[in-house]
Amino acid sequence: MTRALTHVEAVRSARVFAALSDPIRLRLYTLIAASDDEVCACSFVAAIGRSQPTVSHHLKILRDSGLVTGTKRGTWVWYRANPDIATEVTQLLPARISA
Amino acid sequence: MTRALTHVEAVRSARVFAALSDPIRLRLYTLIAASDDEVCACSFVAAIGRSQPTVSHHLKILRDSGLVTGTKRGTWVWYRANPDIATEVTQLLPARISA
DNA sequence: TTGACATATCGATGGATATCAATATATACT
DNA sequence: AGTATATATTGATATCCATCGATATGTCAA
Repeated sequence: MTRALTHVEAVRSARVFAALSDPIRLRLYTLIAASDDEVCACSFVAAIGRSQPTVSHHLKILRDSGLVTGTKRGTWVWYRANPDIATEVTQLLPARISA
Repeated sequence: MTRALTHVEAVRSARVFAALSDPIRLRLYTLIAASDDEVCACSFVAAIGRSQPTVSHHLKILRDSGLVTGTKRGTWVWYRANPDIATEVTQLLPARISA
């Protein structure tokens, strides 16, 4: 059930939608979320086709939104999706037709 | 089930998330979607607290994304949410925990 | 036709953002 | 120490975007 949001609520949730509002970030996010496991950041530049600083910039925005977390282990950073944040904003939208 | 998107898919879906990425638009959208019926645009300026051109600008972005439709009847325009578009992008995100 | 009102469009402006080259930082290996 | 690799940060630039005043368009009523 969708309900109208206060401005404070809207500012918070809009940040999550903003993280998903760029095609590069949406590809990064779905790439990470499609795996139930961790994904190595080292694969993203080749997979996405943008420079390393650009990919790093987008990953930071995804991290700041809470949609993903990154864990550094040795040289590499491993990314994992946080479904709670996605669920949070999904519930603001009209419910999908029940399967 | 989330899956990685192609760039073309990502560009299309990112546009919908971009429509939801501004607090004013998110409030407008949830205001419209919270009603199962039509909502008169004439109420938005007072409800949202932005100038009439600004509200009109945001409504255009919501219309262009497909999230809402507007129907002019006489002097007023009546808005209605289109849940299909919301469902479409919701399904790109990790599934919410089943109730 | 004139006036009042609802909505859209135009034009300008300040601020945010996507991008990359260059550089910094951190880790691993020899 | 020295080299190589992964990731982050900095700095610069071009583009996009939110906002509002002014104006246009369309509708209704008198």
